[in-house]
Amino acid sequence: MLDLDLLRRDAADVARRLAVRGTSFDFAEILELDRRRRELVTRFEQRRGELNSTSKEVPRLKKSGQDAEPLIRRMKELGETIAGEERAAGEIEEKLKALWLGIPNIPLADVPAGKDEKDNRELRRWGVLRKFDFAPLSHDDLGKKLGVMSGELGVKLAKARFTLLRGAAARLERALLNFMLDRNSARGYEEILPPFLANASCLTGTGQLPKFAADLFKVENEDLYLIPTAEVPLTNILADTVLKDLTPGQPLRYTAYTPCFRSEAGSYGKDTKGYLRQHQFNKVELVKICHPEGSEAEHESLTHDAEALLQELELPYRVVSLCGGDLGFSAARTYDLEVWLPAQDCYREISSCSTFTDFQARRAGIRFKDPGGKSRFPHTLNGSALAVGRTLVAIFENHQTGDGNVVIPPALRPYMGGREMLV
RNA sequence: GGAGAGGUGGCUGAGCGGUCGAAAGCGGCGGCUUGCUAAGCCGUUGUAGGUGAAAUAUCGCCUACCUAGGGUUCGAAUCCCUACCUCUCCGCCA
Repeated sequence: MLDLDLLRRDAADVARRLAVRGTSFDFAEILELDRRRRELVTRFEQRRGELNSTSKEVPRLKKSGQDAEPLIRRMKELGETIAGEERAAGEIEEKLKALWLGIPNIPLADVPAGKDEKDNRELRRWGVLRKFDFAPLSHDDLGKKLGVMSGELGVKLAKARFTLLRGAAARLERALLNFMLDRNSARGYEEILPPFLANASCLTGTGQLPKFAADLFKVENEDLYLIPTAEVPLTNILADTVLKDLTPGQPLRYTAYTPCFRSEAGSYGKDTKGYLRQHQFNKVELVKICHPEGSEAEHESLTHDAEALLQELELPYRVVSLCGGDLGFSAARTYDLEVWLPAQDCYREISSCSTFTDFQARRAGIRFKDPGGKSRFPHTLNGSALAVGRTLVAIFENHQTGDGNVVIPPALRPYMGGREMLV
């Protein structure tokens, strides 16, 4: 949610900065609604003040034995007028809010212009791409061959885009998320185990609702949704609170493992094979809530925290800055970590590290007091560290051997009972 | 799931339908005092919106907020309904 004041002061500037996203915005209607709302509010609040003060006349009249009936009749009329105006203002406010909640965050100045992922800017690469002396199998084929990954059973038990892991793969997935949580905790993130369902208010706070309801799984007859990411519960821990002692360089940091549920509406035909795009996947998430000053540095360090995991797992990757057109609704800037997948011969997203500036904080009502006692909105950031399923995929593909086995990266061996090979 | 009780400001806790934004205590902040033991005394102490001035961090006025949303009433923290949440007992379950 943008600062409405920003819009009132210079809507043209906001529109210009939003244009980086590749869509144009017309704020005439929202500004007109805002103007009309304020006009109405001023009017009926004045009338209400009048009603309140004359209301106090009634007991006085009655006490002195006078007839209060004419006054009461007049006030009744006034009350009806006010109710009408209030209703009108409420309707306008609803329309205003609907439009307002639909405006995406303003990209930061260094976000590259562009339409889609082809326009993302590569920032750096890490690792050496392995030269195979055999044709590397896809994780999918390798998983089937080893009998540890079954799409068929996923379909049998749920539907398409669900996968069942068994044996060594199931254990590897568990090892990975333990590894990630341990490393993140060691870097100062508090480990959280949140509910895997969240209510509409939380999802509005982080920006999934109201616009992207189609991407979510909703529980029937309940105000509950399966979370699409741990970002939702983690960021909303502090919703509607005023933080004390939020100083630059001292962010609040959370990490959590959760499964993530996404309906992936509109992704038919994309990554239909294998374990890359699922309705349910495991992810370990990082969330920071920080003072607006220094939030740039927090974004960099959060990204580095995610990168550190890939490095320990010896998985080559690159970092790209998403262009305006590829940027998520709530994000002001996103760095994607893309891991190398040899069987696909390309880099694929494995982590997404974003800063939301004060966009989510305003929606979720997270505030802090500055030394002058004034209420301000902190910045929120988050990133995957990492998408566990895709990490498993990357390990399968990068660390496979010619005889159909997988080398466990040394950092992970303590989590795999010390074994060096998957099977 | 069944039966009952309850949700008041940072916390504890009062509050006959009418000067209640809300007593009191604690905590917090400011000041005074400083020798009877980090105590005593005095003062202060919410948030949001609108509006008018100062012309960004200041002040005045108005409005709203006693879980939320509706209702009754000239007027509601106070009465009614609904939702949510909490607690107790029973049942059930990991």
